[in-house]
Amino acid sequence: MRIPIAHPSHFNFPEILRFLSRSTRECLHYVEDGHLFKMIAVQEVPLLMDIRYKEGAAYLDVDVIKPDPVPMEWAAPALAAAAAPVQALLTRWLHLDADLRPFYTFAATDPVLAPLVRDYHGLRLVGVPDLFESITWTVMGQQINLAFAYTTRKRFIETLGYSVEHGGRTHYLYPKPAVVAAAQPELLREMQFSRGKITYMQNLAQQIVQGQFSAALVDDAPDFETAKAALVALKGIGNWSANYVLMKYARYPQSLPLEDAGLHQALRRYHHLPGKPALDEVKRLTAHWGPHAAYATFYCWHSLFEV
DNA sequence: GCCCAGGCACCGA
DNA sequence: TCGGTGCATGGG
Repeated sequence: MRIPIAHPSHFNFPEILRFLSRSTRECLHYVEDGHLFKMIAVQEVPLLMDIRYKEGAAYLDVDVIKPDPVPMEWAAPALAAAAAPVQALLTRWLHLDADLRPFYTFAATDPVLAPLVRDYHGLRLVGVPDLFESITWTVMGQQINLAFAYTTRKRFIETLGYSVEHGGRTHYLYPKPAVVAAAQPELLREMQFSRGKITYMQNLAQQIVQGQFSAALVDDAPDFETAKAALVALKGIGNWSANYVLMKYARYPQSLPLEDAGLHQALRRYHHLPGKPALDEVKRLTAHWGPHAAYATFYCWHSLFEV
């Protein structure tokens, strides 16, 4: 399959792979020799994507593999029907339909962002295409260091997710709401989630199972504020988490996770502040980002992985 | 040992 | 409305 990329001159696959390699505890995708592997579910059928990119091309090359031990005559129809969903998911995950020119024009005039867009030119804002995954991930990441957050996330996925062995690796699908809702809280506690986080995650899972919360509340929201209100109404979701989800899942360009420790660290470094900036100072330093806030934040985060 | 982590809800004034 | 506090635990 070939998945089209908008504005390929502003597409940097190696930099995207570098971003995707940021944690050794990642298990929802793997990067190896320029290949990106990720398992997805298309109408309940697990499919493994093998994604490559040839420098200069206007498309990604994707092989879709049926990793289960299923006879080929059964697998073929599933693969044939997968083309459109695979394209939609990859486009959404890697922001293949993005036009970075407005952001780059803006960033060129900003002393903080200008060096970042020069160094990471073509880096797309890698998203989280699943709402349940993006919300639970923000809960997991609250108030603890990122390495520990990834450790708990890995336990969560390995214990409650669906897995398939293929090519010497174990590929996982993120746990479904019904499985999380039905899990014993003690099991989640063993993964070292705090009791509060367990409550938040299971409440969300249960609300999704019972139909009280659904992606439609975010997807069909008429504007940013409405979508944000639907998220903040959930226990455990505050301004930071809502903005993270609006940035990585819903892809609102103005999303700005103001309370983010990584953002504070970047602002401190690039504005040469003596200490961690106060919230009103963060507001002041980012106010002009406007509709570029999501990309500006993402490039700031990416720059912290340099070192 | 101490302080900070990709925060948030809850509490009392 | 607002500041203080507990959460859980790893890493610097």
